[in-house]
Amino acid sequence: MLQAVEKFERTRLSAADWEVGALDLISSQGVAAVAVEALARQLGVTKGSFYWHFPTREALLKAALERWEQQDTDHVFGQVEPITDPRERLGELFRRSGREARSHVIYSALLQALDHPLVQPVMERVSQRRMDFLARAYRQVGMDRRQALHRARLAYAAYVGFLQLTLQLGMPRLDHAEFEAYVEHVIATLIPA
Amino acid sequence: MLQAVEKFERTRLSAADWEVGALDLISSQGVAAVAVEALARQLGVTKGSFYWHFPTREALLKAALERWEQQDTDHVFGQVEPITDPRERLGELFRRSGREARSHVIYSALLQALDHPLVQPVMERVSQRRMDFLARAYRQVGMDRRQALHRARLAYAAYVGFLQLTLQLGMPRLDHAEFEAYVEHVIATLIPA
DNA sequence: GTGCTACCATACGCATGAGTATGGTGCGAG
DNA sequence: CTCGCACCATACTCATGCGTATGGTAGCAC
Repeated sequence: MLQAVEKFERTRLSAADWEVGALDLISSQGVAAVAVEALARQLGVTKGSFYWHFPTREALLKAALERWEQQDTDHVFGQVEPITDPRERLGELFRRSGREARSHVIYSALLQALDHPLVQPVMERVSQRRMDFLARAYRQVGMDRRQALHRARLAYAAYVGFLQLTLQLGMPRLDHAEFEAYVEHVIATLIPA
Repeated sequence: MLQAVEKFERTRLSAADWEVGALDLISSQGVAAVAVEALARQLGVTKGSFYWHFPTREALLKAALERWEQQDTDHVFGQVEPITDPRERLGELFRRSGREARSHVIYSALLQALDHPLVQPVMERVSQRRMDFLARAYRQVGMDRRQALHRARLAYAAYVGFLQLTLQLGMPRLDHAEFEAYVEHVIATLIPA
């Protein structure tokens, strides 16, 4: 009972609190919205606090991105990794990618900030890992090396574009049923029989 | 010989000059880089000039976006529209979309600025038009309405994601030959036989 | 209980970029 | 030829947001 930390019963803050706060801001308003005064207000303190924990805003971004990359590396793909059949594994991956789109909102927000020098390398690593995962699965399905790489590239591009079109653009606002049908169409098209 | 306007023999400017200058900046450094003082420097004048032609920065953005939307509406898709066979039309469209990626650099830059209230509606219209074009072609190939819409969505998402991964992210830097092979793979996968 | 230190507030400086005020100049109409 | 307007320069104001300087308080060590 040292820590009965409910939402607003703030005690002293730690660097980690600022990092998750930054990630919250990123997912809700994008990387550009991570301003130290705004973030301080949201945490119930002032900037005087911030500059004790971090030397600069860039340092906060760096730490927040490292935290996200860490917890993301095994989250999405770790869930479906135990599935042995590669076709079933890919299908479940595709279905999950849409089902809880909330989980991908940070990735989408970071896609919008690829011009930022701190964001770019992180996204490069994460995207590469994900595409490697796809390529391995496609190889297990029976594709040769080149085919698997191309299909992984295509599938991942479709994923990235889908996030862009739905989360960032308002796009067609397809309802639940139509969305399910779309995912099944994607599965039928991008996963060989 | 009234107009021997070489690159740097500047005479007086018109609003159109500012608009194309803004589009240049967008394609090279993104929407956020459209600052009036920077743009004025690039045009060889000062901001005093700008505020004669436009009441505000937003007005310039609005005009530049309208100009782009106008000249884009029939540029990309108008080229391949005369092709009668729908399969061939789609294939040529896909091939062109990668061949001169320079043409799509503005679209990609605008994708990075979907949070901007002026950019969002423009991109919504342009993207919708393009997806409609795809859906019509897929219908002519023999797909039913739902299938065609889903496939159009998928193909366009792949296009958007591809732009994001190559132009914004540094992604795999595939050389010319490998890129051609990728496009052919996409054609084989997304265009039914 | 006293003092040190971790955490935070207050009040600055300073750079950037939008927008304003005002005065100057070249060019076409008359 | 001259005059007015279209176009532009100069010199400000003002808001935002990063970073700094410095002083205050709460809680644990001893």
